[in-house]
Amino acid sequence: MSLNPRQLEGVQHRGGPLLVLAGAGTGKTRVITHRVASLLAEGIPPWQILAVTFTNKAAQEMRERIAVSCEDEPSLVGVDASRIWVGTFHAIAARILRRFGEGVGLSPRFAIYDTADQRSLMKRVLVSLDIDPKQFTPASVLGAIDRAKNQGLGNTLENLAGTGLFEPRLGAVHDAWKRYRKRMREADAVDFGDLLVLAVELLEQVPSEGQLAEFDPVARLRRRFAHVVVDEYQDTNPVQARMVELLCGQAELCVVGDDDQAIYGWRGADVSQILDFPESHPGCEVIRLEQNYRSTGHILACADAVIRHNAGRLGKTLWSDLGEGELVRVARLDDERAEARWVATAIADAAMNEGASLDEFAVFYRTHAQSRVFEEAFRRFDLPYKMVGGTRFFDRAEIKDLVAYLRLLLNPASGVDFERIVNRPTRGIGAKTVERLATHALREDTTIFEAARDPKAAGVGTAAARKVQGFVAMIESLMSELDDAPLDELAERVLEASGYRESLAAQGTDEAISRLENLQEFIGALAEFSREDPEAGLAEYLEQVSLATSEDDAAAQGPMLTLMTVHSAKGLEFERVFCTGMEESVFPHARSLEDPVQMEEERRLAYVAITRAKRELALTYAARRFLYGQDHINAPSRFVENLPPECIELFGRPARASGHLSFGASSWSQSAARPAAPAEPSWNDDIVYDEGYGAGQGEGMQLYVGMPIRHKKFGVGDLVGWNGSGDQLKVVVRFDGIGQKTILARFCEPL
DNA sequence: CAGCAGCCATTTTTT
DNA sequence: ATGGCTGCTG
Repeated sequence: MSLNPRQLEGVQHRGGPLLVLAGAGTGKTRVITHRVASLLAEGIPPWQILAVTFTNKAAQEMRERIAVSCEDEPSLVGVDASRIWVGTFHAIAARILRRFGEGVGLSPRFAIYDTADQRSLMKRVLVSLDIDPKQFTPASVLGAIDRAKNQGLGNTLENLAGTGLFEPRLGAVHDAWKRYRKRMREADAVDFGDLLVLAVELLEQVPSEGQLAEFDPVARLRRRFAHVVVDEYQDTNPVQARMVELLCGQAELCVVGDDDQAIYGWRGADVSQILDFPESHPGCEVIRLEQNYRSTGHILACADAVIRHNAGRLGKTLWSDLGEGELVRVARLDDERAEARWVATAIADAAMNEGASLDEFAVFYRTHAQSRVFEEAFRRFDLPYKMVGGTRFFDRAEIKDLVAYLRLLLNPASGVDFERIVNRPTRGIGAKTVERLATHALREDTTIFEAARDPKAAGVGTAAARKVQGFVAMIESLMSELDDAPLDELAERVLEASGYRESLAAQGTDEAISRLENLQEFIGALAEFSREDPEAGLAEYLEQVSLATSEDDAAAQGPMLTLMTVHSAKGLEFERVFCTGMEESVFPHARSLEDPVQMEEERRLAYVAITRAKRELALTYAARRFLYGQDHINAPSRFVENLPPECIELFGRPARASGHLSFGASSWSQSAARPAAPAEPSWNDDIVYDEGYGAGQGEGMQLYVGMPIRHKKFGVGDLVGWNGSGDQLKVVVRFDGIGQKTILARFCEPL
């Protein structure tokens, strides 16, 4: 497929700033990759090109696609595309700081603290400042600080006074920030926000003139790039935008984005960045991409119906020549479990009757809290799934422990890591002892690890001191192995020498065994990493760990359906999409209900969700939902109400007494499966999706998906579906460990 | 000092 | 419903 004229313009435009306004599914990524390939073809050296993406995954994908473009193009043979700088803002900042970080007080081995690390440090800070942790949680203070950082506000009272971020106790939070920053520097550590702020600080330090500038490495970095491309520009925050400008220098800047897909306002992103781009960049060319190659007509119509309620957009009208396609399904279910069953049934049905691969399906939800019910349903239905985000692999306690060990070996100054593992497994070094070491370190202006070398000086008792010394000796002995051992072997040594593995093995519980397995998996990943990149040290790997977003690891075995939040769906596309939890207070989220600005972001989020779908789209909502330990009765989402009636078909049982939905006289079908397709095995039209009510009676028996069924030989299983009637009624039942069986109903009994 | 029970607040989205 | 934290007990 060749590029359309507009796309071609985006690829070929040269000589000035360029803004590509690319609607969803209009081939934005193609423009970027072709643009890069075309630059290379013109003889621009790869190392003079910088491409900034929003996620690590997107960076990965871009690298691959550029590589493919290069293979296609004979003139690009021999060009080493891997020398192009491709990465997220954070990854690029980290790369710069590793190299030149001395200028802002960082060693090349600085640690990157994740959210949990930050919180534990901030908690200590707040305690030490006597700030009531009830009024100010570490999370909220860190949140405010991060927002300030993202706005590019320095840590001064004047800067912060007007923002309202730190009300009502500006002074206290300001102090907390100062102390937090001090501790971070002492630990040779940065957080995500610091990566950006410090990179900008560093780049701004460049001597502005004189011969010195010729040789200043940072100044050379600023002159290095000839072309800079930024993806998802609508989601950049002011600091990121500043970073782009600094790195860009005299280079040509091309930014790509869609104001309708700005969904990171809560993280400090500022849409006005993209809206004002033409004014702030004189001579800027603006190109609009409006032909959608992804979705069929009904889906696009729904997307447009939702997004057009927003004010203050640049306004684009997407069109497609893919035809109208299937109607968008809207299903009302009684509760969240029925919702999950409906989705699972629809997927199982399409997989069975249409030969759909599970890779084609994605299930979206607004918040992670909604994922569990789906996981349960998919397990019951034997539908393999992968979940993006959520409790991440790297968030597991045992992985964090091992990483903390490795990080401490690399950077003994890291207090958070020291405190995390000094008594893990328990080795008799309690809170009191750690406290003494910490205070002593503070007084002596040194690190806690240094203090631990001489525990008696810190007032630690004899017995405890012996244990501390034992710990220090163990760490130091491991440190001496740092250089020669491959990473995975080092990790093995840590588990061995620390007694960590032994301690878990001794517990022998399911929990402990699963932890051991996770550790093994982690070490496997380490081994693979060392194999792929033998030059890379621990620092590089930990970098990837710190910046890793999703489980890029799970090198998928067999097709799986995907389960994720709408946020993590950004930039992706799927043949068939389910948007779930379409209820007021869920999506749009309760916290956005009162604020028109936030509501517009929710609407954009809904737009993003809808436009991920290529061929099929279903939106589901539950009349009653059990969430956060409570039942909630929510009206259908306003976004559902916005959908054009002629583009949708309704499923599920209409609300009884008080109708929630005002779709007029539309007819409701009760099947998740399409009524057509009499292919084998066909699904009964009378499936009732909620227990208790409804009257799906086959010979006096009330059937519903998921109901327990007993069979003499196979035992008890779950009902998956049925067909036929009377004597010929057959039920499809899934038995644990046996699999799915189709049986004549008279040989079974319901429980 | 370690382990456990009960109490409390929390519960959007992510680099 | 879940998880983190406090305070108590062995």
